[in-house]
Amino acid sequence: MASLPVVSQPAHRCAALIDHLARRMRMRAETVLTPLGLRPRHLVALTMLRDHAESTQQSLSTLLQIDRTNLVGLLNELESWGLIERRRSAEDRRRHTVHLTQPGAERLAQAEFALAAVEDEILVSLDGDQRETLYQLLQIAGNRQRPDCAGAMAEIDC
Amino acid sequence: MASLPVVSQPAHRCAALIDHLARRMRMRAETVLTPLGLRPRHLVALTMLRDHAESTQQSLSTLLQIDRTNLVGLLNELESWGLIERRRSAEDRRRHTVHLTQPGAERLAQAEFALAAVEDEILVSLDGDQRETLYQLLQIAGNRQRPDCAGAMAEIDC
DNA sequence: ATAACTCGTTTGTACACAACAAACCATTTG
DNA sequence: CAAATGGTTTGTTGTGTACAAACGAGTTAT
Repeated sequence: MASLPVVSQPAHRCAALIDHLARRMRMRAETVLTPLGLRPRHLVALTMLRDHAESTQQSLSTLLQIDRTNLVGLLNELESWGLIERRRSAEDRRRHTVHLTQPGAERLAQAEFALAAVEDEILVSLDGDQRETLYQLLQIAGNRQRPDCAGAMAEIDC
Repeated sequence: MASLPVVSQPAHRCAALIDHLARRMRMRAETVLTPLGLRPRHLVALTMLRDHAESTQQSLSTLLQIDRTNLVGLLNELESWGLIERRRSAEDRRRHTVHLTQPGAERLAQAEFALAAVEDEILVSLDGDQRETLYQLLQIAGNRQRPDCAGAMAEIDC
Protein backbone atom coordinates (compact mmCIF):
# COMPACT_ATOMS: atom_id res chain seq x y z
CA MET A 1 0.00 0.00 0.00
CA ALA A 2 0.96 3.65 0.17
CA SER A 3 3.85 3.03 -2.14
CA LEU A 4 7.13 4.68 -1.35
CA PRO A 5 8.23 6.45 -4.49
CA VAL A 6 11.91 6.29 -3.72
CA VAL A 7 13.16 7.70 -6.95
CA SER A 8 10.53 9.98 -8.31
CA GLN A 9 10.15 11.64 -4.96
CA PRO A 10 10.14 15.40 -5.46
CA ALA A 11 13.04 15.67 -3.02
CA HIS A 12 13.50 18.98 -1.30
CA ARG A 13 12.45 22.24 -2.73
CA CYS A 14 14.57 25.16 -1.74
CA ALA A 15 12.62 27.91 -3.40
CA ALA A 16 10.77 28.85 -0.25
CA LEU A 17 13.91 28.61 1.82
CA ILE A 18 15.86 30.87 -0.47
CA ASP A 19 13.02 33.30 -0.60
CA HIS A 20 12.81 33.43 3.14
CA LEU A 21 16.52 33.69 3.74
CA ALA A 22 16.87 36.39 1.12
CA ARG A 23 14.17 38.47 2.69
CA ARG A 24 15.64 38.29 6.13
CA MET A 25 19.07 39.10 4.82
CA ARG A 26 17.73 41.90 2.79
CA MET A 27 15.89 43.59 5.58
CA ARG A 28 18.94 43.62 7.79
CA ALA A 29 21.14 44.62 4.90
CA GLU A 30 19.06 47.67 4.24
CA THR A 31 19.72 49.06 7.66
CA VAL A 32 23.50 48.80 7.36
CA LEU A 33 23.46 49.91 3.76
CA THR A 34 21.49 53.11 4.12
CA PRO A 35 24.25 54.87 6.08
CA LEU A 36 26.40 54.19 3.04
CA GLY A 37 23.82 55.68 0.74
CA LEU A 38 23.20 52.39 -1.00
CA ARG A 39 20.25 50.13 -1.38
CA PRO A 40 20.23 46.39 -2.01
CA ARG A 41 19.79 46.73 -5.74
CA HIS A 42 22.85 48.96 -5.93
CA LEU A 43 24.90 46.41 -4.14
CA VAL A 44 23.81 43.66 -6.47
CA ALA A 45 24.66 45.78 -9.45
CA LEU A 46 28.07 46.77 -8.11
CA THR A 47 28.89 43.20 -7.28
CA MET A 48 27.92 42.11 -10.75
CA LEU A 49 30.04 44.85 -12.24
CA ARG A 50 33.07 43.81 -10.30
CA ASP A 51 32.71 40.22 -11.42
CA HIS A 52 31.74 40.97 -15.00
CA ALA A 53 33.67 44.07 -15.85
CA GLU A 54 32.92 46.14 -18.91
CA SER A 55 29.51 44.70 -19.53
CA THR A 56 27.26 46.48 -21.88
CA GLN A 57 24.00 47.60 -20.42
CA GLN A 58 22.14 45.06 -22.42
CA SER A 59 24.07 42.14 -21.05
CA LEU A 60 23.83 43.68 -17.59
CA SER A 61 20.11 43.78 -17.85
CA THR A 62 19.92 40.09 -18.68
CA LEU A 63 22.53 39.36 -16.05
CA LEU A 64 20.70 41.22 -13.34
CA GLN A 65 17.36 40.17 -14.77
CA ILE A 66 15.92 43.61 -14.61
CA ASP A 67 14.27 45.60 -17.30
CA ARG A 68 16.44 47.86 -19.42
CA THR A 69 14.44 50.91 -18.61
CA ASN A 70 14.78 50.21 -14.93
CA LEU A 71 18.46 49.52 -15.33
CA VAL A 72 18.97 52.96 -16.77
CA GLY A 73 17.64 54.58 -13.64
CA LEU A 74 19.76 52.37 -11.46
CA LEU A 75 22.90 53.16 -13.39
CA ASN A 76 22.05 56.84 -13.43
CA GLU A 77 22.09 56.83 -9.67
CA LEU A 78 25.33 54.92 -9.44
CA GLU A 79 26.94 57.16 -12.00
CA SER A 80 25.81 60.30 -10.28
CA TRP A 81 27.44 59.02 -7.09
CA GLY A 82 30.55 58.47 -9.17
CA LEU A 83 30.60 54.78 -8.45
CA ILE A 84 30.42 53.65 -12.03
CA GLU A 85 31.24 55.08 -15.42
CA ARG A 86 29.59 54.69 -18.77
CA ARG A 87 31.79 54.73 -21.82
CA ARG A 88 30.71 54.44 -25.38
CA SER A 89 31.92 51.29 -26.96
CA ALA A 90 34.57 51.78 -29.62
CA GLU A 91 33.17 49.11 -31.88
CA ASP A 92 29.56 50.10 -31.71
CA ARG A 93 29.09 53.62 -30.55
CA ARG A 94 25.50 53.00 -29.61
CA ARG A 95 26.62 50.79 -26.79
CA HIS A 96 27.65 51.82 -23.35
CA THR A 97 30.11 49.72 -21.49
CA VAL A 98 29.76 50.13 -17.78
CA HIS A 99 32.75 50.27 -15.50
CA LEU A 100 33.25 50.15 -11.80
CA THR A 101 35.28 53.18 -10.76
CA GLN A 102 37.87 53.28 -8.02
CA PRO A 103 35.46 54.96 -5.59
CA GLY A 104 32.90 52.44 -6.65
CA ALA A 105 35.15 49.56 -5.77
CA GLU A 106 35.90 51.16 -2.43
CA ARG A 107 32.27 51.74 -1.64
CA LEU A 108 31.53 48.16 -2.53
CA ALA A 109 34.28 47.01 -0.22
CA GLN A 110 32.87 49.12 2.59
CA ALA A 111 29.44 47.71 1.97
CA GLU A 112 30.68 44.16 2.02
CA PHE A 113 32.52 44.85 5.21
CA ALA A 114 29.38 46.20 6.80
CA LEU A 115 27.52 43.24 5.44
CA ALA A 116 29.79 40.82 7.22
CA ALA A 117 28.06 41.68 10.45
CA VAL A 118 24.67 41.04 8.95
CA GLU A 119 25.69 37.69 7.57
CA ASP A 120 27.14 36.75 10.90
CA GLU A 121 23.78 37.51 12.37
CA ILE A 122 21.68 35.75 9.78
CA LEU A 123 23.95 32.79 9.27
CA VAL A 124 24.86 32.12 12.89
CA SER A 125 23.91 28.52 12.50
CA LEU A 126 26.50 27.96 9.81
CA ASP A 127 30.17 27.59 10.57
CA GLY A 128 32.91 28.99 8.39
CA ASP A 129 33.17 26.03 6.11
CA GLN A 130 29.48 25.84 5.59
CA ARG A 131 29.31 29.50 4.71
CA GLU A 132 32.07 29.11 2.23
CA THR A 133 30.28 26.16 0.70
CA LEU A 134 27.11 28.17 0.52
CA TYR A 135 28.96 30.97 -1.16
CA GLN A 136 30.43 28.64 -3.72
CA LEU A 137 27.11 27.06 -4.50
CA LEU A 138 25.44 30.41 -4.88
CA GLN A 139 28.22 31.56 -7.10
CA ILE A 140 27.92 28.54 -9.33
CA ALA A 141 24.18 28.72 -9.44
CA GLY A 142 24.21 32.41 -10.19
CA ASN A 143 26.88 32.71 -12.77
CA ARG A 144 25.60 30.66 -15.60
CA GLN A 145 21.89 30.81 -15.73
CA ARG A 146 21.57 28.18 -18.39
CA PRO A 147 23.70 26.54 -21.01
CA ASP A 148 22.05 28.65 -23.63
CA CYS A 149 24.95 29.82 -25.70
CA ALA A 150 23.00 30.65 -28.78
CA GLY A 151 22.29 34.20 -27.76
CA ALA A 152 24.32 37.37 -27.90
CA MET A 153 26.62 36.62 -25.00
CA ALA A 154 28.69 34.14 -26.92
CA GLU A 155 32.21 35.19 -26.14
CA ILE A 156 32.23 34.43 -22.45
CA ASP A 157 33.50 30.90 -22.60
CA CYS A 158 30.92 28.38 -23.62
CA MET B 1 54.57 35.76 -2.16
CA ALA B 2 51.32 37.64 -2.45
CA SER B 3 50.50 36.42 1.01
CA LEU B 4 47.47 34.25 1.41
CA PRO B 5 45.48 35.76 4.22
CA VAL B 6 43.92 32.51 5.21
CA VAL B 7 42.15 33.64 8.31
CA SER B 8 41.45 37.33 8.47
CA GLN B 9 40.33 37.67 4.88
CA PRO B 10 36.88 39.22 4.73
CA ALA B 11 35.90 36.14 2.81
CA HIS B 12 33.00 36.25 0.46
CA ARG B 13 29.78 38.03 1.01
CA CYS B 14 26.80 36.14 -0.18
CA ALA B 15 24.13 38.72 0.48
CA ALA B 16 24.10 39.97 -3.08
CA LEU B 17 24.22 36.45 -4.44
CA ILE B 18 21.32 35.31 -2.37
CA ASP B 19 19.37 38.37 -3.26
CA HIS B 20 19.95 37.83 -6.93
CA LEU B 21 19.26 34.14 -6.89
CA ALA B 22 16.12 34.62 -4.87
CA ARG B 23 14.78 37.16 -7.29
CA ARG B 24 15.33 35.00 -10.30
CA MET B 25 13.80 32.04 -8.56
CA ARG B 26 10.92 34.08 -7.42
CA MET B 27 10.05 35.48 -10.77
CA ARG B 28 9.94 32.06 -12.34
CA ALA B 29 8.16 30.62 -9.35
CA GLU B 30 5.39 33.11 -9.68
CA THR B 31 4.48 31.91 -13.12
CA VAL B 32 4.11 28.28 -12.07
CA LEU B 33 2.43 29.21 -8.82
CA THR B 34 -0.31 31.44 -10.16
CA PRO B 35 -2.16 28.58 -11.86
CA LEU B 36 -2.33 27.07 -8.39
CA GLY B 37 -3.71 30.27 -6.96
CA LEU B 38 -0.71 30.79 -4.75
CA ARG B 39 1.92 33.45 -4.49
CA PRO B 40 5.43 33.08 -3.14
CA ARG B 41 4.54 34.37 0.29
CA HIS B 42 1.83 31.74 0.59
CA LEU B 43 4.28 29.05 -0.25
CA VAL B 44 6.74 30.25 2.35
CA ALA B 45 4.02 30.32 4.95
CA LEU B 46 2.71 26.87 4.08
CA THR B 47 6.20 25.44 4.13
CA MET B 48 6.80 26.95 7.53
CA LEU B 49 3.54 25.59 8.77
CA ARG B 50 4.38 22.11 7.67
CA ASP B 51 7.73 22.24 9.40
CA HIS B 52 6.54 24.00 12.53
CA ALA B 53 3.07 22.72 13.08
CA GLU B 54 0.68 24.36 15.45
CA SER B 55 2.54 27.60 15.74
CA THR B 56 0.80 30.53 17.25
CA GLN B 57 0.51 33.55 15.03
CA GLN B 58 2.96 35.41 17.11
CA SER B 59 5.69 32.85 16.72
CA LEU B 60 4.83 32.55 13.06
CA SER B 61 5.31 36.23 12.61
CA THR B 62 8.79 36.09 14.11
CA LEU B 63 9.51 32.92 12.19
CA LEU B 64 8.46 34.39 8.89
CA GLN B 65 9.79 37.77 9.87
CA ILE B 66 6.75 39.59 8.75
CA ASP B 67 4.68 42.02 10.65
CA ARG B 68 1.76 40.66 12.66
CA THR B 69 -0.70 42.88 10.96
CA ASN B 70 0.48 41.65 7.59
CA LEU B 71 0.45 38.09 8.75
CA VAL B 72 -3.23 38.36 9.52
CA GLY B 73 -4.04 39.18 5.95
CA LEU B 74 -1.88 36.38 4.67
CA LEU B 75 -3.52 33.85 6.96
CA ASN B 76 -6.94 35.18 6.09
CA GLU B 77 -6.31 34.34 2.49
CA LEU B 78 -4.97 30.89 3.24
CA GLU B 79 -7.86 30.18 5.54
CA SER B 80 -10.41 31.33 3.02
CA TRP B 81 -8.92 28.90 0.52
CA GLY B 82 -9.25 26.25 3.22
CA LEU B 83 -5.54 25.57 3.26
CA ILE B 84 -5.04 26.35 6.91
CA GLU B 85 -7.13 26.47 10.03
CA ARG B 86 -7.06 28.73 13.01
CA ARG B 87 -7.99 27.25 16.35
CA ARG B 88 -8.14 29.03 19.63
CA SER B 89 -5.56 27.76 22.01
CA ALA B 90 -6.95 25.87 24.98
CA GLU B 91 -4.48 27.31 27.41
CA ASP B 92 -4.77 30.89 26.39
CA ARG B 93 -7.89 31.61 24.47
CA ARG B 94 -6.49 34.81 23.04
CA ARG B 95 -4.10 32.79 20.99
CA HIS B 96 -4.70 31.21 17.65
CA THR B 97 -2.78 28.13 16.74
CA VAL B 98 -2.47 27.74 13.02
CA HIS B 99 -2.76 24.37 11.34
CA LEU B 100 -2.09 23.09 7.90
CA THR B 101 -5.19 21.30 6.65
CA GLN B 102 -5.24 18.24 4.48
CA PRO B 103 -6.06 20.26 1.36
CA GLY B 104 -3.36 22.65 2.43
CA ALA B 105 -0.78 19.90 2.55
CA GLU B 106 -1.89 18.67 -0.82
CA ARG B 107 -1.70 22.10 -2.38
CA LEU B 108 1.74 22.53 -0.93
CA ALA B 109 2.81 19.23 -2.42
CA GLN B 110 1.46 20.27 -5.80
CA ALA B 111 3.30 23.55 -5.57
CA GLU B 112 6.56 21.89 -4.70
CA PHE B 113 6.12 19.49 -7.54
CA ALA B 114 5.58 22.37 -9.93
CA LEU B 115 8.54 24.12 -8.42
CA ALA B 116 10.85 21.27 -9.27
CA ALA B 117 10.88 22.39 -12.87
CA VAL B 118 11.75 25.92 -11.89
CA GLU B 119 14.60 24.82 -9.71
CA ASP B 120 15.87 22.63 -12.48
CA GLU B 121 15.92 25.66 -14.64
CA ILE B 122 17.51 28.05 -12.17
CA LEU B 123 19.92 25.61 -10.65
CA VAL B 124 21.08 23.91 -13.83
CA SER B 125 24.67 24.48 -12.90
CA LEU B 126 24.31 22.45 -9.73
CA ASP B 127 24.22 18.69 -9.74
CA GLY B 128 22.04 16.63 -7.44
CA ASP B 129 24.47 16.48 -4.57
CA GLN B 130 25.14 20.15 -4.70
CA ARG B 131 21.46 20.93 -4.65
CA GLU B 132 20.95 18.72 -1.68
CA THR B 133 23.83 20.43 0.08
CA LEU B 134 22.33 23.78 -0.74
CA TYR B 135 19.03 22.65 0.64
CA GLN B 136 20.61 21.50 3.85
CA LEU B 137 22.54 24.70 4.32
CA LEU B 138 19.48 26.78 3.70
CA GLN B 139 17.51 24.67 6.09
CA ILE B 140 20.09 25.08 8.82
CA ALA B 141 20.49 28.77 8.20
CA GLY B 142 16.79 29.33 8.15
CA ASN B 143 15.56 27.28 11.00
CA ARG B 144 17.22 28.81 13.97
CA GLN B 145 17.69 32.46 13.40
CA ARG B 146 19.83 32.93 16.46
CA PRO B 147 20.54 31.12 19.69
CA ASP B 148 18.31 33.53 21.49
CA CYS B 149 16.27 31.25 23.65
CA ALA B 150 15.28 33.80 26.20
CA GLY B 151 12.13 34.80 24.43
CA ALA B 152 8.69 33.36 24.25
CA MET B 153 9.49 30.44 22.00
CA ALA B 154 11.19 28.44 24.68
CA GLU B 155 9.67 25.03 24.26
CA ILE B 156 11.04 24.18 20.86
CA ASP B 157 14.22 22.46 21.88
CA CYS B 158 16.98 24.78 22.88
C1' DA C 1 -13.51 43.93 40.18
C1' DT C 2 -10.75 47.13 38.07
C1' DA C 3 -6.63 48.13 35.66
C1' DA C 4 -3.00 46.86 32.76
C1' DC C 5 -1.48 43.98 29.53
C1' DT C 6 -1.43 40.71 25.49
C1' DC C 7 -3.08 38.40 21.06
C1' DG C 8 -5.18 38.92 17.18
C1' DT C 9 -7.72 42.02 14.05
C1' DT C 10 -8.94 45.92 10.97
C1' DT C 11 -7.92 50.02 8.47
C1' DG C 12 -5.10 53.25 6.42
C1' DT C 13 -0.61 55.37 5.17
C1' DA C 14 3.80 55.21 3.06
C1' DC C 15 7.66 53.59 0.55
C1' DA C 16 10.64 50.48 -2.35
C1' DC C 17 10.94 47.48 -6.20
C1' DA C 18 10.01 46.31 -10.66
C1' DA C 19 7.17 45.38 -14.85
C1' DC C 20 5.50 47.50 -18.85
C1' DA C 21 4.41 50.84 -22.58
C1' DA C 22 5.30 54.75 -25.58
C1' DA C 23 8.03 57.85 -27.64
C1' DC C 24 12.74 59.65 -28.42
C1' DC C 25 17.94 60.24 -30.02
C1' DA C 26 22.13 58.34 -31.80
C1' DT C 27 24.08 54.94 -34.32
C1' DT C 28 24.66 50.99 -37.20
C1' DT C 29 23.17 48.05 -40.96
C1' DG C 30 20.54 46.75 -45.18
C1' DC D 1 17.38 56.32 -47.43
C1' DA D 2 14.98 52.94 -44.52
C1' DA D 3 15.03 49.69 -40.90
C1' DA D 4 16.80 47.92 -36.88
C1' DT D 5 19.38 48.44 -32.41
C1' DG D 6 21.28 50.43 -27.83
C1' DG D 7 20.22 53.44 -24.69
C1' DT D 8 17.16 57.11 -22.60
C1' DT D 9 13.07 59.39 -20.62
C1' DT D 10 8.52 59.57 -18.70
C1' DG D 11 4.66 57.75 -16.80
C1' DT D 12 1.54 53.97 -15.23
C1' DT D 13 0.65 49.97 -12.61
C1' DG D 14 1.01 46.31 -9.31
C1' DT D 15 3.00 44.10 -5.36
C1' DG D 16 5.29 43.47 -0.99
C1' DT D 17 6.05 45.21 3.27
C1' DA D 18 6.61 48.34 7.09
C1' DC D 19 4.31 51.10 10.32
C1' DA D 20 0.72 53.42 13.17
C1' DA D 21 -3.71 53.72 15.41
C1' DA D 22 -7.52 51.87 17.32
C1' DC D 23 -10.50 47.93 18.61
C1' DG D 24 -12.48 43.34 20.87
C1' DA D 25 -11.60 39.43 23.48
C1' DG D 26 -9.11 37.29 26.91
C1' DT D 27 -5.56 37.22 30.61
C1' DT D 28 -3.03 38.70 34.71
C1' DA D 29 -1.95 41.73 38.60
C1' DT D 30 -3.49 44.48 42.29
